[in-house]
Order: sequence, then structure tokens, then C-alpha cells
Amino acid sequence: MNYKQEFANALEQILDGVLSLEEILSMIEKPKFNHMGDSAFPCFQLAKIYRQSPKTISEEITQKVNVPLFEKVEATGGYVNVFLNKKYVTKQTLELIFSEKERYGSFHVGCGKTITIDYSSPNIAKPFSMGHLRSTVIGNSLSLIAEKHGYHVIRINHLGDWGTQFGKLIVAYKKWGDEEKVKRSPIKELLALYVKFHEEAEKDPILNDLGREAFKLLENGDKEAMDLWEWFRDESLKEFMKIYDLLGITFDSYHGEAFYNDKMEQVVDLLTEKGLLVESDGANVVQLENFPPCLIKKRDGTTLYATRDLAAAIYRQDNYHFDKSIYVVGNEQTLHFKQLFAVLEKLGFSWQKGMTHVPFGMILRDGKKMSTRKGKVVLLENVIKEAIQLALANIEEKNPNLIDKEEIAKQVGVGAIIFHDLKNGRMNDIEFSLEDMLRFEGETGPYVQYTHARAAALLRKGNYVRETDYKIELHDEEAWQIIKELLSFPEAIERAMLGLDPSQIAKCLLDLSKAFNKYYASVKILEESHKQDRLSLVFAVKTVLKEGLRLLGIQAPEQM
RNA sequence: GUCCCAGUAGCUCAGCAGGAUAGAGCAACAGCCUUCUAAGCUGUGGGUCGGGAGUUCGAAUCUCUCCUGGGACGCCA
Repeated sequence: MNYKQEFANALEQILDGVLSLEEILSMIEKPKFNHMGDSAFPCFQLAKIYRQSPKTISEEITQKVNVPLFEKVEATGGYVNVFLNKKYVTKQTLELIFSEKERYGSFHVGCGKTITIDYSSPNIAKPFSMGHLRSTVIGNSLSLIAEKHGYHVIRINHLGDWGTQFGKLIVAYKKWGDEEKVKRSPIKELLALYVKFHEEAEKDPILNDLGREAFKLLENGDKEAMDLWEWFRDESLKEFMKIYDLLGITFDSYHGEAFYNDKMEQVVDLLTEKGLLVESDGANVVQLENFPPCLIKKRDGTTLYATRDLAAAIYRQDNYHFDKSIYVVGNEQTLHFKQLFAVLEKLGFSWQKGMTHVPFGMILRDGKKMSTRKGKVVLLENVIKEAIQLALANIEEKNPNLIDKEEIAKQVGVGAIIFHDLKNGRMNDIEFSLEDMLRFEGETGPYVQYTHARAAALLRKGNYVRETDYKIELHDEEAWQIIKELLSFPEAIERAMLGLDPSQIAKCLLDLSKAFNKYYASVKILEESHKQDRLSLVFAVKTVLKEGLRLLGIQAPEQM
């Protein structure tokens, strides 16, 4: 049921070809205020064509609109305002949700198509930072949203497990490392070594050369270097898995950069074959028209990030035959991806058109980028644990008899952190604030979860039974506002996919929650006379909240 | 210096293929639990939409310019 479409159809007939259906659809808007109706058509553009005032035109159109779906049509201030037939739309919407349930808001544009999503991708031997959290939760949500659109999704954790940094780390470990200490707390100790390396390198730049040499050994398969690398990688992965478990996130592939080590020669050969590789200051680069050249090989013959990303892109196309391939990586790497796509285009791979970089703003500390090299990072694991503790304290205070407190606390604490990251447009930089992340009131994950738990409690206490024939008599204005929010859920999902922006869904859930809590406060839902009708609405709200949270990667507890 | 992103209420943000009186949340203040979980609801105050020009019947939204913050710009990733 699409009332906007019906409105547009009616307008097209009335306007008799003056505007196309598409033009009309793009002009129809949501009135600013509820008393102005549910849908509006502005007549200002028509004023020129008809040489009449918008007011006159809107009045004339209003006379002619005759759609059973609309209970009232009104001309105000140059707009044609339309009021939906509440009873009919309410019944239709609820019935649709009852029949579709969690499939409500699904699309099939992606059916039969494959999409690879590259996200999270933390760096081995470094702590899981806040920046990686963003990539992780955005990527996870986009994966779920893509599946909701019918896509076959391949989740790829492109681990940062290769590069000069490992040369540096190997040098640092051999100089100052202590096996026992690293075994006790690997990430902490490796980070300390990494930081020390950069401190010392400031004073003695020779160290940087040693680091590059060590990486060269690694790339050539030197036994000792490989053993160390493998050890660092295993320990790091163990730590990362703890975090993924807490967040409830999985991947289809953990092929990191190192995986492409033996596939890069082919890329270099291919570039050479096509005559794209040129020498410049001893290095090998691909010259690009609109961007700075893309570095493929360093003076010492070792590879770079771009080389590995090229190999990875080709590998993914060969193995997954993706239609779309998206990279959820911070906006500071925008140029890198522009170069990457440009090189692929020069290679003649038309599939590169399906590739998109999904950038996001940085987590700042005191207005500046957090620097791993200087050890200025906030450990995600600690933040998550703190959030869970706080959620537990809240449960003890508000609902001490709750069973399975630990599990619920985990769901709520993690929900708060994920929602905090997803509720705003992804391009905004975020100033790190533990206080904001651990907020459970207002526009937060726990607020939405709480609303869901409230709905669940009502259904339990009211012994809700789904009737086969829904009369559904809901006359309250508050109920109508809920219906409108339910109606906008599929639109939000579509916008989220189009803009690769999960915040669209988060915002929709907040609006729905607000509308429902308003209803809850003003209407006695379990009042016997209207109980089943009202619970039908509650059931629909609960279904949509749960599904919406799921699409964000957040659990929806039945009680909290 | 060049390019990218951002600038809206005290704070965090929404609104941006132009449209009606610029909206939330937080913080502040004032109310609402003998009745469905108060992680909630209601109300009050709070704004030259960074500045300036332009396009338009109409600009927070589009164009130009300037200012501010952040980031990227060849051997890191």
C-alpha cells in the first residue's frame, strides 16, 4: 500500500501531462505539522505554467482529487494537503506487518547479486581502537541492510597484518622485547614496543631503515621474521575475537593483507604488461590523470598498501564475482581509494564501477586524531566492559528480580555503544566521550530497547492473541502517529541502503519509540474494552523495533 | 600551496535532489508513579542556520567568495 503513489497518480490525471509522474512523486512532501495532513503537494511551480496564483491552483486541484484512500483534501497556503483515511490505513498497515513480520521492510533489488563488504580490518599487534569500532559497527549494519535488500553478502575482515610496521615491530621486539611479557598481555606489550620504536626513531632515524629492512626479510619469507609475525598475528587475533564475540559480529573471511603476499607479483606483471608502470625516483608508480600517482613498489622493491588492495580487489572479483564491493574505511583514506579505483579502471576492469568507498569521520581526542604511534588510544574492550557494568548497575536498581541479568546487561551496554556510533550521519567526526557513550536516557540504544521491552511486557500481561479478523478500531491521535512511523520504516531501510547510511534506521527507530512512549503515557493499553486492538498495535511496534535494532546489530531484550 | 570533509540552541546532532511557523536529545528549571517497567511522559526558557554576495516567487538546503576546525597530499596503512 503506497499512498504517495496513489496521490501522485491522481495528480497526474488532474494535471493532464503538465508534469510527469516522476516529477510529481519527487515534489510530494511530508507536511511540516500534523494538523496540515499526512501528505502535501506544493503548487508554486505550477503558478508559472498556469499563470495563476498557487492559492487558486491548489484550490482547483483540491476540488478534483477524489481518492477513497483520502478522507479529506484541503488547500492551504498554496499546498494541496491530503489526510489519509486513518481507519483504512491503520488496518492495512497492521495487517501487512502481521503477515510479513520481521520481513516487513524487505526489498529484492539485490536478489541474485553479490556484494562484498570490507570492514573492521584492525591492525595486528595494535589495540582495537575506537576508529575500528566505527568501521566494525557501520560495516556490520550495512551487511545486514544489504541482506534485507536481497543481496548475497560476503563479510570481509581485511586484517592489517602486513607492511613496514611489522618490520618495525620485529626490530623493536628484538631490541627491547621480552617473550614472557608479550605472552602475558600481547597487545599491551606489542603496543608499548611500537610506541617505543617511534620514540627512539625520532632521535635515531636509522631505526626506520632497519624497520624497512626487516620488512623486506619478512616479505622474502625469512624464517625468523615469519615466526615472529605469525606469533604476533595469532595473539592479536585472539584478542580481537573477544571483542567480536561481545559485539556479536562475524565474518566470512579473515584474509588480511598478508594473504595477498603471493598474489602481488601478478598485479605488478599486469601493470607492466599494460604499460602502466613507470619508474619515478627509484619507485614504481602508476600515473593518474586526476590524482597524484599511485605508488606500487618502493625503491627497495617491497610493496605498498595500494599493491595489496589491488591484488585483493582482483582476487575478490575472481572468487566472489561481486556486483558491488564496498569498503568501510575512514575518510582520511579517500584519496587512496580514488587512486585504487582509477588504477583498476586503467587496467580495463569494468567491474570497478561497482566499488564504493564508504568513508566516515574520525574519533577525535581533544579535537585531534588519536595517534597509535604515540600511544594515545582508548581501548575499546575497557569501554565495552564499563558499559556492561553500568547497565548491570541500572538493572540492580530498577529491576532487581530480572533473570539472566548478566546477559541483558551485556545486550544493553553493547547496544548503547553501537547505537551511539550509528545514530548520527557517518561523516561527522566524533569527539571521544565516555559519558556520551554510556548514556542510557534520551536518544540512545537503551531507550529503544526499553521501548521494545515495554511493548513485550504489555503483550505478555495482556495475553495477546492474534485474531484472524482484525477490526482494529484505534481512534486515538497518538495511535495514528505510531502508524505513520511504522509506515516510514521501509522508506528508512531503503534510504539507508541508498546512502549506505545506517543512521537512517536509527532515526526512524527513535521516532517510532517516541511515538509509542507518548501513546503509552496517554492511553491505558490494557483497558479491557480496547485491549486486543491496542495490543495489535503494540505487536506491530515491537516487531518493527526488534527488526530495526537487528539491522543495526543490536539485540532487543524482552525484559530489562 | 592543492584537494576532501565539517561549521545549525550552552553541549551533541537532525533537517540539505529549494518550499508552510528551523526540530530533537542532553544540560537547566517546573510538573507526572496506591493503576500496563519513571532507562518513561508533560511543560518552560534558549537560534543573525560561520560571514558576505548571487540564483529563485521562495535558500539552513543550490552557486561563488571569504573565515574557522579537522584530514589527505610518493616510498606508513
